[in-house]
Amino acid sequence: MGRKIEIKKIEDIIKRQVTFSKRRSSLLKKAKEIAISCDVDVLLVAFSPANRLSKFCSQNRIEDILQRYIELPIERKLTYVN
Amino acid sequence: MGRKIEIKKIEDIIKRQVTFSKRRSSLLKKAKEIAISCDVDVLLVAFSPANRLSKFCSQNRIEDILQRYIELPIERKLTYVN
DNA sequence: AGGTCTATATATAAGGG
DNA sequence: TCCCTTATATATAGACC
Repeated sequence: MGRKIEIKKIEDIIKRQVTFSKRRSSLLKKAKEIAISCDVDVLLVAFSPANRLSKFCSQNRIEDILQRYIELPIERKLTYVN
Repeated sequence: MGRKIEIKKIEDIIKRQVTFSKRRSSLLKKAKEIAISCDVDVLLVAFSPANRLSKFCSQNRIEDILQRYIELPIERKLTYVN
């Protein structure tokens, strides 16, 4: 997107914040779109290094989604995708 | 993207699943990119209507991020963006 | 469910206000 | 920080395998 960049930590704090602001809104939009189009509940949380809750999104209340997650059997929780 | 569409629930289940699969991988990629570029921890959870945990992503363990969320004071949790 | 292709829509880096 | 512009990179709908 735009000029080609390598995905790595942006060291300049100003540029990093600008990029975060832009990408956050796009990510949020995409999360909303998939939630609506595909009829799924989506939760999105971002924590800054200072442990500040930057943003989240869900169709319903975040606590309901968290509760559903917490109640899942462990073997279904552990499908990591990192 | 591709042919223009309106964002609403895709009624055809086959098309809905195909779209979910495509958009899920893109969303996951974007979440990973913002996590790296902007040095934030990101959590992404999607629940299907059948309450199945479809996917999630985080830099660290999801439980650590959830725990941080749970420990936040309530007034900081309630910055809804829906 | 996964993979490929193509045309088109969207996202976004860089820069300026 | 937010709002624009422009050039370019990426995402994706539809079709097919």
